Amino acid sequence: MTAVSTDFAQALRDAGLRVTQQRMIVMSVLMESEDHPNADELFARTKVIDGSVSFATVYRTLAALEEAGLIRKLSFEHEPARFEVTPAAEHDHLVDVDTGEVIEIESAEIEQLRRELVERLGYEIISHNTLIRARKKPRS
Amino acid sequence: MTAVSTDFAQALRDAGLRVTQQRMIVMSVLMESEDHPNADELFARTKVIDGSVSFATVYRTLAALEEAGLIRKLSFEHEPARFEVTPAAEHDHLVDVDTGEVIEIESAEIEQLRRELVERLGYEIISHNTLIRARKKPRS
DNA sequence: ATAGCTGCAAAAGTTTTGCATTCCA
DNA sequence: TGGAATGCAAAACTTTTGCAGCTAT
Repeated sequence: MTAVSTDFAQALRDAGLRVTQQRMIVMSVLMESEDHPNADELFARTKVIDGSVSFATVYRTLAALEEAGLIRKLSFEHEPARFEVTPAAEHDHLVDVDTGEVIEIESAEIEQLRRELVERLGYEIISHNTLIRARKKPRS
Repeated sequence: MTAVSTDFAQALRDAGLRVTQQRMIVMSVLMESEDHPNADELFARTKVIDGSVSFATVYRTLAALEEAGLIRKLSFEHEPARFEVTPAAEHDHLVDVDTGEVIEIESAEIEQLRRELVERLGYEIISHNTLIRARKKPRS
């Protein structure tokens, strides 16, 4: 029997962090989220499970988890930062400017080109983040 | 005799905005900037030229110019938004995580793939913004 | 003349932090 | 036990806004 693929506790320990109730809750809430919640929303969802988790802890937890590479922070414009668990494969985000909906898109081909381009400049990619603002095309 | 390629005043009028001293100063300062300054830095550089330009006006001008499509707002993480004059060709930004240096990179090939990918989803790109965090490779 | 801009200062909104207390290792 | 993490509340920061006066058109 192998362990579950996402063992929060172990991931925290591996990162040299303590396994606290608060971190487990915040992380599980984020993993269950289909959308990309911001700190405020995470706090609200967390409070339902455990009303004692403070706002400061949500922020501190997010900072710690991001530092550890377990989650990712997404900086959009005109709105507070959102978060997502670090995806297995890198992907870009398409924002529908009319509805605000966020769609995840991915292209191995683009990834490859980007990696080559960056390497030619003498760098290696640590992570990347693409935000595409788009509008639904009127069907022709 | 043709007009200079970058006629601020005309661009403002075309956008239905008034040509004010403050806007001219902010816009010229941004155009002269080799880097990607944030509002605070723009305010500082602007103050050297005209000490009467207020912080509020810098923000309001940036918002107006962005709305008009003359400049672009870049949302980085852990720091205030930066600005650049709208580039002729779209380009991505590579941030050296060790030095904070921002390098502009571009690839027509990636642009093309991205556009196709998005179109296949039924969208058309309004603008996009890519942030690549990278580290200089040790020379082998 | 007048709608649009600006300056000033105050407010709003997001994120961080000091400190005493609690808790994991 | 001892350092790390938390809760609370206050502070720090970035960005926005109300309002009276100014200015480009």
